[in-house]
Amino acid sequence: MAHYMTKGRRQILALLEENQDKQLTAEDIFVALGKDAPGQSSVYRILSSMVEEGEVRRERGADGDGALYQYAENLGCGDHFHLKCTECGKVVHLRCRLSDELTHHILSDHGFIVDKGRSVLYGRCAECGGRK
Amino acid sequence: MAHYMTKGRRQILALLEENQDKQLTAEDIFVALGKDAPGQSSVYRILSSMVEEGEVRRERGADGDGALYQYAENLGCGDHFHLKCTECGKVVHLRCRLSDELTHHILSDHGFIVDKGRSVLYGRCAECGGRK
DNA sequence: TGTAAAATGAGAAACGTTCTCAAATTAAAA
DNA sequence: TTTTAATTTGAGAACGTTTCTCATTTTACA
Repeated sequence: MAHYMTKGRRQILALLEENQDKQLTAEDIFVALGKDAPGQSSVYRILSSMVEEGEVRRERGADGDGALYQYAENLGCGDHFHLKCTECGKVVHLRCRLSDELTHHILSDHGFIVDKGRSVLYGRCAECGGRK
Repeated sequence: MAHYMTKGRRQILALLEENQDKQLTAEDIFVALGKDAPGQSSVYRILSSMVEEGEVRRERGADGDGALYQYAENLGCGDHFHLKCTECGKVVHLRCRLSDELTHHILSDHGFIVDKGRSVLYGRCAECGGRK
């Protein structure tokens, strides 16, 4: 029922763990693993299954670019928003009381339960002109 | 310097205005306009330029599906969040004090200026199981 | 009008991703 | 360990969306 722990899974998981602070595309991963990499179709398959299981977070690129993957397991990314700078791509994990208040308000007043882990707030970070 | 007001632009803008509450794909638009429609490449070109100018909002579909376009000009979509139900696709325009407070807090405490118009909060609406 | 700038259409091409299916790998039973 | 059945893999084909190319047409304005 559970999945097999294959060589490809181990390689991809290790790479993502080493790069917890970065967002990698499927191609980044394919290239980074070099000639030992699983085939492209396997990379996509493995990533998709990791996303389903919550080990990895997937974010669809702002433009038509490829999806971005990021290790998520121990980060508990499901319970907080992510801020993403549209200029430099930096991602900030937003854990704060006000965001909880907002989602509670949205639930009680709009009957809408927000999935914080899937919701990304786009904008500009301090370095890229956020603070004026 | 500005762009020309062509037949294609008028058709697409009219269609989007008539469907302010809906999100249409490029293909929806192409099909809806029937045999009078601009060519596919023109549809994409026109939509992209409308997005750049802020007349129209583009949202990348959750899965590998096509991008979604929605008229935005008079809705002032730049100054509020959007809630989107991952179940039924419904979009709610969230104009409330708490969301403003959150973005102010994010700016003052995290130096990050949020672009509400581009940020979508995903979850489930009341009808689809949001309110339990 | 005439003219220059901009937009169009048709098809080709690019892109990221999913599919197909025989062969290989895995986990667990015998 | 060997056997067995379920799962995963890889290579390449196929897919759907989007961008590109460029000769032709349309637009705006003097």
